[in-house]
Amino acid sequence: MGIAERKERERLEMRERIIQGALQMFLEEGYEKTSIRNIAEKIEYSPATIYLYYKDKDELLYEVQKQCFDMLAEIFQKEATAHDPFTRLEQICYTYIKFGRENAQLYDLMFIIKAPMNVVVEQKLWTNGHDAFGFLVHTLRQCIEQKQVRFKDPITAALQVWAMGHGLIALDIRCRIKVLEMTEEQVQCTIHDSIKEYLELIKY
Amino acid sequence: MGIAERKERERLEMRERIIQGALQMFLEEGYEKTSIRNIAEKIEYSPATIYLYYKDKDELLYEVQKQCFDMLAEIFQKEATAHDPFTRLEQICYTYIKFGRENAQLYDLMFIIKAPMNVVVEQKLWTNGHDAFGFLVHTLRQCIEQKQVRFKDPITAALQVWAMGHGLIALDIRCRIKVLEMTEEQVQCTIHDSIKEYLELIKY
DNA sequence: CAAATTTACTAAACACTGTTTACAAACCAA
DNA sequence: TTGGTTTGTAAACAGTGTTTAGTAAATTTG
Repeated sequence: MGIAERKERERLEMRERIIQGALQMFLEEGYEKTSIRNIAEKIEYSPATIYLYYKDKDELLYEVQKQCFDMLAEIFQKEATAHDPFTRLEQICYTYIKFGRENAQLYDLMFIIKAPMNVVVEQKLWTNGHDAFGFLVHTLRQCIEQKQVRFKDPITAALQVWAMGHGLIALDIRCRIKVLEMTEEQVQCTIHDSIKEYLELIKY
Repeated sequence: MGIAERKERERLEMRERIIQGALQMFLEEGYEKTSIRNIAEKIEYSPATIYLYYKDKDELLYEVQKQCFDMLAEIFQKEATAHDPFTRLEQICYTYIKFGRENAQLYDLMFIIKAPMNVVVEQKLWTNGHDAFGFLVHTLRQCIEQKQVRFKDPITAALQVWAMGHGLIALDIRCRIKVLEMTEEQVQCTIHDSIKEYLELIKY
């Protein structure tokens, strides 16, 4: 009875098609213009069809977010390869900043907008960001073991490093950095310097 | 001819009434449920009337944001009074974190959502955040002069401190901190520890 | 004071949004 | 082939920001 398998396969293909349409909309127009109707039009189906495959928009965005985190994990794996833990930490930070600035729309979905987190309630936990954060924690644990950083607890350390990176990117993406009254290049430079200075600060 | 003056006064009163209605909606329901229609209903006017006093929603939100920044500045003035610059820096940080966690909806409008920044384009600069940021820069300049912190440039320093604080609050408000798999109290504690540890880090 | 004009306001519409419902067509099993 | 399930959609509902046309009150003018 191969029909059930084929149907299941077709179902997954459709889910994938919807995700890719949504991802494309996000990349091209940003999250504000990514409506169910736009996604439906992009994949040449009616809006109602999307609701046969996803409970609501939040659930769809959650899956798109998962896709984005897979991309980030892949980039980390490619860019943060140093054997020395602290060097790897530096690679992680700069890669993160670069990813955020080059993929502002995706960064929005991953770390700023509330929507995809609505599916994560009560007991259910957020697994999308797990791998990337785990990689950071692991690297910081090695840094601590080898006494390369002024931290004691790898989790607290990871949160602090992450918050610093996210803070800089988020303030930039959401234009609050305009308070500095700088040109685009100056801002980019200042953000880079801030991370660099911070890494110097935590180094033993 | 006092009529013109009275009309101008009435106009300002109406603008104020709209802002207060919007602010109330923000405080009670958050920005997602703050629609022009809701604000209009709250102040007992038709939605169209709001457009006689504000060009669009972004312009209104910008004014509400200004009000929020005035509130923050007032709180800073009340809470960060220490004569010693570094102590004052600590007060600023803890006050900022406290404000963010206690007024998540306002924090959203001030630092996270894009809308109010749309009115700030090209030449026009963002004055809402000027005072609060200036206060931080001023404090850090004094810290640097008295060699209390491991920073050279007060602007870069201010950006870094701000980014750290904002990063922690933003990740919390937008639920990304769920990756830590902690209880609400643990999160609150970890955020506080992170700031504390960071302040230790930058102290000479 | 009465007429003309300007001002202040709103009902209704437009073009969107996420989502649901009722229905049609395709597919599969008997 | 009949009957039932699956798959997809048009249309509607309730909401959004915003604009337009029109009304009623306030003000100025003759």
